[in-house]
Amino acid sequence: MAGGVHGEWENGQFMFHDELSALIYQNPAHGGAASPEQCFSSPLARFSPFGSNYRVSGDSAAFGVENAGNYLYNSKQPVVVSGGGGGTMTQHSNKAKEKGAKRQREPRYAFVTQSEVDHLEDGYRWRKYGQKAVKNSPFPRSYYRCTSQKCPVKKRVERSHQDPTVVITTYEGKHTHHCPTTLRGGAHLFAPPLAPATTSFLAMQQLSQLGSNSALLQGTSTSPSLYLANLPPSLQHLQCSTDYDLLQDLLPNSLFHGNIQHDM
DNA sequence: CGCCTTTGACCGGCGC
DNA sequence: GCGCCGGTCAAAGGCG
Repeated sequence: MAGGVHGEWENGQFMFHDELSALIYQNPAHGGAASPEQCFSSPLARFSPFGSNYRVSGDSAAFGVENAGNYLYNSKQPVVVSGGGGGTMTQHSNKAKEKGAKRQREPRYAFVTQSEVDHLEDGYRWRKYGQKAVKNSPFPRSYYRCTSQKCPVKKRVERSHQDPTVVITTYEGKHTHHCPTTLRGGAHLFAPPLAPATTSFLAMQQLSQLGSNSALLQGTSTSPSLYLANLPPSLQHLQCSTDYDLLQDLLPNSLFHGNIQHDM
């Protein structure tokens, strides 16, 4: 399916043109079982939440969702950065003022996308503010900030050294504005009307509606889980959860209550 | 001229 | 304390 995203936005939801699967994994520290390396090594999703200004190089594009304070992808293994502390804290230019007070990390969402292009269009405008070499990886990691005034959202983009065709985009924070209407290169065709994290969740809803061949959204009201039915047998043990409260916060109530299937 | 990327320096956290 | 590492800053330069 080389060529791009197979689907389009309709009434605030991403409508898929073809069968898809996705992997939403959970921080092992919170009981999840999946590792990013496993994600990369399997033919997972046929969906990308990003814009159309890139090419999908292979048969699939994969995405994942990272719930509050979860993975940093490192070259050797996923590193837990625990949303409330214990990991590397974001620095601030106001150093003196920040001294002694650990900053809380914003929730992060990691999208794993198979793409030849590192920086995927997502409808928002970003300014690159740094690039670092990643230990044990030939690919650098790029740091971007949303260019909208007072918008705190940042994202990191890096390529998996395990699978160089895979781009890992990690979003941090929530946009305080709507998706800009004027986009570079007219890449807004599939641009999500909401935050990327929300986009991913809309995709999850789509997944949940595709029946047993793709994914089932299950779980309790406080801990829904996504089970994958069309993963390779080696990966079918993966049970993935999402941060329900966070998603509820991100989504309009109508969407959140109207489209999610609760089997339990 | 404004916006963006590049890139080396710098800082704080953390492990040893 | 020291070195490593992730993350950020900011000056310089490129580009439309």
